Parts: sequence; structure tokens; C-alpha cells
Amino acid sequence: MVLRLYDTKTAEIRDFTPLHEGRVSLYYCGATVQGKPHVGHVRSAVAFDILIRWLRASGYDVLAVRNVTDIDDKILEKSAASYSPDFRADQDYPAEEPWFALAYRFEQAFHAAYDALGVLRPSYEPRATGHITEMFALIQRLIDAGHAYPAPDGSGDVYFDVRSWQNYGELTRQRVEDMQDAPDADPRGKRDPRDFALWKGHKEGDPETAAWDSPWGRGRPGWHLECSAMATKYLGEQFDIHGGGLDLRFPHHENELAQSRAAGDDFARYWLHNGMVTYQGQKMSKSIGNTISPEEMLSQARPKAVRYFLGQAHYRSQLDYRPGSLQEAEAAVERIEGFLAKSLGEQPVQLQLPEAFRAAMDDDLNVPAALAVLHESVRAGNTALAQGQKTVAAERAAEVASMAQVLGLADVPEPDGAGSAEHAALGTLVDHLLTERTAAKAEKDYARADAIRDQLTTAGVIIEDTPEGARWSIAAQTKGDTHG
RNA sequence: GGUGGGGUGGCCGAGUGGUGAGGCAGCGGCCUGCAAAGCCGUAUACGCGGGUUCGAUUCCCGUCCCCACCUCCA
Repeated sequence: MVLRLYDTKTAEIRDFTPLHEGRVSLYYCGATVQGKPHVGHVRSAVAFDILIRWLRASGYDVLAVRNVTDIDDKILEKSAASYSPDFRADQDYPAEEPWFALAYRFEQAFHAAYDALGVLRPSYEPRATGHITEMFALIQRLIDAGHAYPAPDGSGDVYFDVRSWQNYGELTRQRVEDMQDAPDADPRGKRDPRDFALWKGHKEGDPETAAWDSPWGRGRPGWHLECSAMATKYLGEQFDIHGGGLDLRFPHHENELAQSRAAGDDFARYWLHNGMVTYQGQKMSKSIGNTISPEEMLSQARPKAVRYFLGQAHYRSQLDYRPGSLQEAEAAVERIEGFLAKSLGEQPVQLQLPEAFRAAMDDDLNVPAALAVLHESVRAGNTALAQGQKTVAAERAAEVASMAQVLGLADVPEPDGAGSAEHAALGTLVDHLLTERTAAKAEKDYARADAIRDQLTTAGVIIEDTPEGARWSIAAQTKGDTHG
């Protein structure tokens, strides 16, 4: 079996063959850290986390780079707004916060969200502001090649010359002439309205900390440039995979591709894009007010259920959230965990993956089909368990654990801390009550036994009787959805 | 106007030219002192209209609707 991936650029599923045997270089767009992460960000992170895990499970060495774009218009705007006299500070946006502090604060918020969901840290996470000199070099190459020009209006801007690059639009298969006229707020010195800024001249009022001396005057980087500069710096002028959300396809990735190719770099060999997250069919957006944050999700369900939900649809599909989604995911996760708890001896040292699972993952990461295999194994394992075939059950359990590992479900931290002192104390108390209940049952005092169980249930402790005695677990959070 | 992706049973969500993934919810049964968990069984489906075919949800044509991108967006 060979891994096949859908390449957005060619619009077809292609066999994946890395540039260098056994090694995969991957760049995927992280966040422009201008606000708190929303569900779409973490969905994307989970999607690429699964890709990375699958590549590694397939034997590849993966060098994964995810950028942090820590300077852009919005970051500066939000910071500037915090100094305004009529600024209303809240817990997300304190007053008088410098742009770099704001960016760094949100960068950490992203890390917290990723970590909570068991998203592996990339190999490296470069920041845009740390790569200004690399950007200079790239701009200079583009100017030398005749594909970029300093604005003639003295603004200090440098633009990419879209008309000079005949392949412009190749990523999204659009022709420049067919594109809707973007009434750019300020055409300034552009030769074509679609020309985009590589470098933005410093404007009065912009913070001095957000300006660098360049050969074209003081200023700051344009949006798309940092990814081209950083991807090629760390992965080479040609690398295997470039990823990101579908909404980055245009203009962000189109522009990246244009500027890198025009400068002479081969750039990415495969382009992968994950689908959007919707709320009952509509794209989540702040203006509609139909957003749900990762924080809110984590307050409604365990991280593992949130991760399951975010990863369960095919990565290219739209992922629809609606009230109840997380409860369903929670039920599915508990089914898996319940089986493992009953049957798994030791964690498998080596991954034991059913062929059907491998085939599903190799087929453009068909996670829904892979999950079907996982659940089939759970069912088969439960059947074996019911028939007393412990060896068979253990085999199925090893498979299930392996599949859960590959999908990243095994690495999601438990917020309640199963190993915490609180948990241990609770366990002592519950065990004591269960001993009493067992004694009551032995005396056929079922009223007493049920009273104990009811008491525990009320406290949120679920009791399950098994041939080996009673087991207990903490009930899933069943907080209702507060949205909609 | 341009580009791309969709419309699958109560919900989510794969997939396929012909013996109807998987999850969640429902119903019946087994198990249980009763439950819970689990197992077994079970119903409801492929937007609409044509066409190709022995046979289409799957291919073709038409049509309706939805979504995304073309402006900052994972």
C-alpha cells in the first residue's frame, strides 16, 4: 500500500512519494496570533497532527514546521485600539497592550489549546518577526527577477507584480481576469489591483517597535511573505507538503506559491487543505455570532471527546458542529475506553494496525473509514470478552490501542488528573462504598445495595458490575449546550 | 461573474455499478436480583427529472438547493 493524498494544486489524489526517501518535510500554516484560537484553528491542527502521526507510523521521519505569524495588520490594529481613550478592556483584551505582548499572549493561548487536545508540537515553530532578513533576501530576488517593484508613490511599499507572473492563479486554477474586482481599500502605487504587498512602508502612528529598516525604507512585512521565507529556510527550496485551512488557499497560498516560484524556488510538492468547521451548516464567524471556542468545548466534554469530534470527519470535509455533537463523541470515546479498560493488559510496544485501518489511512487519510475499523475491533473484542476468550480480546485491545494511538486519542491529557491526589482520595471512598454494596448484595439486601449505587450515581460516579466485581468511573460531563 | 466542494436513513458521517461502512439516538431480545456496560436482531436512505445499463445511490445530461473562496480568516 502506498499513501495517497489529495493535492489541491492538481485537484486529484496522487501517490505520495517524498523528495528524500524515508523523510517527509511538512510546512503547515498555524495562526496569525491576533486573537484567541477558535475551533477552526484546532480542527486544522488536529487534521495535520493526524497526518504527521500517520506518516510517522508509516515509517517516515517527519520534519514539521508550523509558523506563528506574529505581526500583521490586525495585531497592530487591536493593540492600537487598546490605547484608545474609549477602549473597553475585558479579560481577552486588556488596555494598553503592546502589539508584541498581545501576539505573544495569544501564541501561548494557541499552545494551550493544542496541548489540551494532544496535538504534538511541530519540529519547529518559527515566528515571522524572527525572519525579517530572510524576507529581505526574498524580496530582493523578486525585484531582481522583475516580479516585484517598490511602489512609485514613495509609500515604502513593495508589491508583487501579479501580471508579470503568468502562472499566477495556478494553485486555485483561476485566471486573473476572471477574479472579482477587489476594491482594494487603497490601490496606492499598485500596477494591478491584485498585486499584493511584500513589504509595507512604515506609516505615521505605527509603533516604532513594528518597523524594520529595509533597503526599500522602514517598514514591516506583508502578510504572505513570511511563510515563503520560513518554509524554504527550514525545509529547503523544495519540500514535500504544504498545508493549511481551505480558506488559506486563496489568496494566502496562491500568493506564497507565486512569490516563491517567481523567485526561483520549486516550493511545495503537495498542497493539502482541511475543510471548514460549520455551526449547523454555516461557517462559524464572529459577525454571525455562531462561534464556539475550544475553551467552551472543553467545558462541555472531556478533551478526548473534543479531539474525537474534531477528527472524526474526513479532513477535507466540512465539519458540522451542533448541540449534541460532543455528547455523541463522548459516547463513542467511552465505548472505546470501556473496552480497553476491560481487556487491555499492557500497552502494545509496537503498533498493531489492522490492514483495513492502514488501507483507510493510506487512502487520503480516510479517518471515518479508519474509525469504522476501530469500532469493529471494539465490537469483536467485546464479543470475545463476553465469550471468555481473553487472548482474542487482548489481541483486539492491542489493535484498538494502536489505532487510538495513531489517531492521537491516546495522547489526550485528562484534565481531571486520574493520578491526582483528589482522584486517589475519591477512589478510596468509592472503593469503601463498593465493598459495602458487595456485602449488601451477598446478603440479598438489594435495597441497601441500590441505595449505595444511587448515592454514587448522584455524585457522578458510574457503577458497572463485571465478573471481576464492580468498576467505577466518573460520569461524562452532561452540561447542556449553551449555544444556539 | 469566476473557482472549488456538496446534497446519503431520526442525527452525524464513509462508500460503492449489483450481496446496503461506522458512530450516536430508537425499538425487540439475551445477560443482570434490578440496573449499567456488553452482545444479538431490527426499521427508516442515497435532492429532483431524464438517459446509459440486465441492473445506478454510484456513470452521463439537465435541473433545484446548499456551502466555501475570489477582502482578514484554520
